[in-house]
Amino acid sequence: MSISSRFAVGIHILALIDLNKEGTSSSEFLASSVNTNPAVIRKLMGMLKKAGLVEVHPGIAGAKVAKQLSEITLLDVYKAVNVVQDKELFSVHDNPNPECHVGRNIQNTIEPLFTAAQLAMEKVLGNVTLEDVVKDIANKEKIKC
Amino acid sequence: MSISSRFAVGIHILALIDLNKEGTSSSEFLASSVNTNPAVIRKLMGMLKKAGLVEVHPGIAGAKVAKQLSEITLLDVYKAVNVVQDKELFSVHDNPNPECHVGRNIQNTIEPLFTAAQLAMEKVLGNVTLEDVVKDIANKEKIKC
DNA sequence: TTACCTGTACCCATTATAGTTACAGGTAAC
DNA sequence: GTTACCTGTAACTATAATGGGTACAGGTAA
Repeated sequence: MSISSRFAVGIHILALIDLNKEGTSSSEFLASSVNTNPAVIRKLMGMLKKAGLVEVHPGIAGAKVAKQLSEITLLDVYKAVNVVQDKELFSVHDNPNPECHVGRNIQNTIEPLFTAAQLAMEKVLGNVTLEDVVKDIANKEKIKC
Repeated sequence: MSISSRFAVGIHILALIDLNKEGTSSSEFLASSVNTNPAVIRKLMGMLKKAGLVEVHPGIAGAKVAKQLSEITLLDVYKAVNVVQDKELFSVHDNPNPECHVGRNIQNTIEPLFTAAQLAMEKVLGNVTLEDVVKDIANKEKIKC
């Protein structure tokens, strides 16, 4: 099991749109950097747009980031691209036997534990901004190039 | 996306085997509490056995927990049932364009962030033992019954 | 020998992902 | 207004994971 790479691609796209401020970030341009199909990018852009993270307009080439990068956390992207639902990172079997001590209580016992674990993970994502990501990329470029 | 319910079922099974100390926990018995097929339980038991969490023997009905419940954390079960690989809770697209500033750095930039988030989640699981789970179930029974 | 159990090897339906093609409809430049 | 190019979406595909189901080999004990 793995969380969909849509999340990683979403981060990639937003960072790229920002670093390409002077150029035009069409879906084809973004797709060539991610190495996928433009339609895949457009679907993703629809989600990012819905979440208020990017500005795109039908018929007009190019997307822009709708906020300061320092105001967008990885958690915002994660929620935007809809890879994991609230309280549903873990799944619990749904018809345990109600005639058994364990069966009739396991769901209520486990759920808060699972939710706590998920929240801890999401909190870490909430502490990193896209600005951090872009700065890290910029640093690596200076060293390597 | 959701982490396989094998994890929840694994917790269920271990708690039940312990609470049923005086009875015989055959795969059929366990399956009837989880409400699934005995073969599903046996596959899971194989993983728990491999991880040293249960004792089962071919031909002999009944399983036993191999350690004190207070010495088994949810993280142990999680690792035993193999629902998420190390550093692979999140997936990253694998062929970004190396000719792009973002494409050639995104993987190295993102991976440590994803790993940190995963570890935060796993740490929470490591702080809860099966004893906690069983006690919680016992408490609920006293209240409800 | 019989009855029952575990351990596995298959097989199946369902679902999610990621990718692809195709096209409707918006926009701007000519 | 026509052309060229873009976004937004629908429909379809291959692939893989999950959860479940059947079947049977092989171990154990009465």
